[in-house]
Amino acid sequence: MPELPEVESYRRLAAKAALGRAITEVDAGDAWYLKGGATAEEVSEALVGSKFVAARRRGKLLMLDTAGGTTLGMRFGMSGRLVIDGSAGVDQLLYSPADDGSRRWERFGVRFADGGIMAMDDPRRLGGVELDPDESRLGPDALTVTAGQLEAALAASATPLKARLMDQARLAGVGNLIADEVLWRAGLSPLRPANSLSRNERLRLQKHLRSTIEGMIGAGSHTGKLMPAREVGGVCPRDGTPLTRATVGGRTSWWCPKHQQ
DNA sequence: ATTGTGGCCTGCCCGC
DNA sequence: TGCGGGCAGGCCACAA
Repeated sequence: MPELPEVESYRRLAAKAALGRAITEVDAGDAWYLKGGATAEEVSEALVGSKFVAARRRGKLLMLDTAGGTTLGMRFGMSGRLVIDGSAGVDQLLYSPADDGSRRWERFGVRFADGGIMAMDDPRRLGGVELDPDESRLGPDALTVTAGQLEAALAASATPLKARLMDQARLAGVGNLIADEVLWRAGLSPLRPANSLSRNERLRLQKHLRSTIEGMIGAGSHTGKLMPAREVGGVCPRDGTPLTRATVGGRTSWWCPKHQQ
């Protein structure tokens, strides 16, 4: 998915354009896209005749609360977008086909009484929707995590720091690109044991988490300073050192072997 | 329980 | 021009 910044853009779009509108129809024809055992009938029953009253986000999970009490949970996988009345929450997603204006990647949709539509586009179909998602499975949101919460998330585990940061149950919202960017800015190796950080290093990490994600909201997760160098032959934008590429936490990772210790 | 791995699904890009 | 391989911002089931 899009990472946290994109989902925050979707949340803002939904808050502005989806709340208070009477829902008349649900298009959940793609059964694969329904998660948590929900059926198209159950989703229709929960939404039709109701309306959304709040748009919330925790990590990369978008939640739309209905007047009836049921919450619609939306996950965007790696290529999902939210579109309301033809207006997308973000312009373009990396690693996703360009928007050609067609609706062939529409996996889920809600029609409003005024004729408008809220839809999820997801070419790769790795996202999904579910009813009443279990928020307790997610750690504190990466944008607003406190120093104490970050300490708890990293404590008592020698697993690589990057893997821990991307563990949604410990800290919600950090994906592969943001993890690399934040560690690069904080000067920390992704391989560092999570529980080996000093207090100062943790505070540095927390500061960069917030500032990096804040700066990416509206701009996109692909706008980091490290991003252009994440390629074969790429060098550190800070000191010119050839970047190291390796799999950490199951994901392709790039970092500067010189200033990230 | 925690941690790492494979796989899911689809489309694009590169090299032959 | 066609084709195979590799890759992709995520997540879940599974095994050790």
